[in-house]
Amino acid sequence: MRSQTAQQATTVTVARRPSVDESQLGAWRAFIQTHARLLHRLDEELQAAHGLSVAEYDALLQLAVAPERRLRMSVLADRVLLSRSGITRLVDRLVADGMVERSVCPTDARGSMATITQAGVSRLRAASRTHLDGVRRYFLDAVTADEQVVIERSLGRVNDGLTGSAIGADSSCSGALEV
Amino acid sequence: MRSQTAQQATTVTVARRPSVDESQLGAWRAFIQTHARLLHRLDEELQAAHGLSVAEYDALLQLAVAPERRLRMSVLADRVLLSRSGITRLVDRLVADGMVERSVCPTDARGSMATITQAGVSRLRAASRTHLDGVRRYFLDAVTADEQVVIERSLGRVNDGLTGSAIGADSSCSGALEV
DNA sequence: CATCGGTAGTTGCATTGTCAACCAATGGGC
DNA sequence: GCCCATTGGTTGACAATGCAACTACCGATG
Repeated sequence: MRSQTAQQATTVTVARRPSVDESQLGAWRAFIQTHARLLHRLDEELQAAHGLSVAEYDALLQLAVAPERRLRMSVLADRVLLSRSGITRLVDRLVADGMVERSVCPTDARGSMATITQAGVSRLRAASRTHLDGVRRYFLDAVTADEQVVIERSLGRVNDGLTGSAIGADSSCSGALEV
Repeated sequence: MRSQTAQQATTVTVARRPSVDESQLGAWRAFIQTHARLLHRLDEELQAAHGLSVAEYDALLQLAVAPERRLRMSVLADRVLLSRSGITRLVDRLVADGMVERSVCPTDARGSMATITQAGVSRLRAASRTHLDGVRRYFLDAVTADEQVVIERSLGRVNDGLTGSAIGADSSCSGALEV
């Protein structure tokens, strides 16, 4: 009864329009799993070395590279892929830590802006070494230039397929670092 | 003063061992961003259609394809990339919903096992259509076979670099579906 | 220039996940 | 056979996030 049941488990095929063939899923699995493990690792290292989560790092980065080092809350939310409430709270934390300041938007009194402070910039600058170093060691060093091109193009296409159209080019997701 | 400050923002380079060149980050950004958006979308669709999160789906899947349709808690935790406490709670929810049953491990009284129920299998089977369909539409359809090969190989290499060694091959991360 | 539909951001609540402390059971050394 | 360091799992306290409801404000329209 034991292995019979087990047998059954792998036998009773899903049948109804397989839609996806098992053999096609290799890339998908690699994508999911690698992302999970890698991000976890990077977060760990960044947290240990600088007490920042990757989300916080990313927010600081987006502010740092923005004109005047400040951004409307909603824009920031879009860039770091967080909900409006999520960004409110994340910025709260950064403000509490002295890395960001809030101010009212001059052209629209409803809106507020987050501005990265000098302390924030320093912290970011320090953290960026750790983070980019991790990206390089784990990701860039393991992927050839040719492969990187393929990844960028193909995943970019996936991304575009999700967002109706071209936001893809913009956001720098924990990326660029000239602060 | 405006654009001057802005100018500064993009000028004061990180300098200290750039480590990573800006132009190299395209693949990295595509990777991060596409993952975030895509997973969000898939989770949304799965939740709407079947009231399951991707994590729950994955756990059910892992159980369904396991011998005897059951797994030790710790093994399950590894497969779905969750902490021990995380898996305890996830299984709690599935048990509450009648999709999983707990039993004591016969060979080690400390351990417990999670077994997927028939109801769980049905639910999973239904959900798998939605999920795999999403994977196909958003991911597989947008990535050519050649590109998939490259992705699997290169990201697999990244993954291996993270886990000391070769677990990579195993776990099926929201993937295979023969239930 | 008063009104009103739509937008920006914050807050309450629920969900989900982690870490650390804990209990129970194992199994190797004596 | 009896310890005790180790392991498997659960639980409590807490952090991070999303959604929905709310407030304040904008700006077009009459």
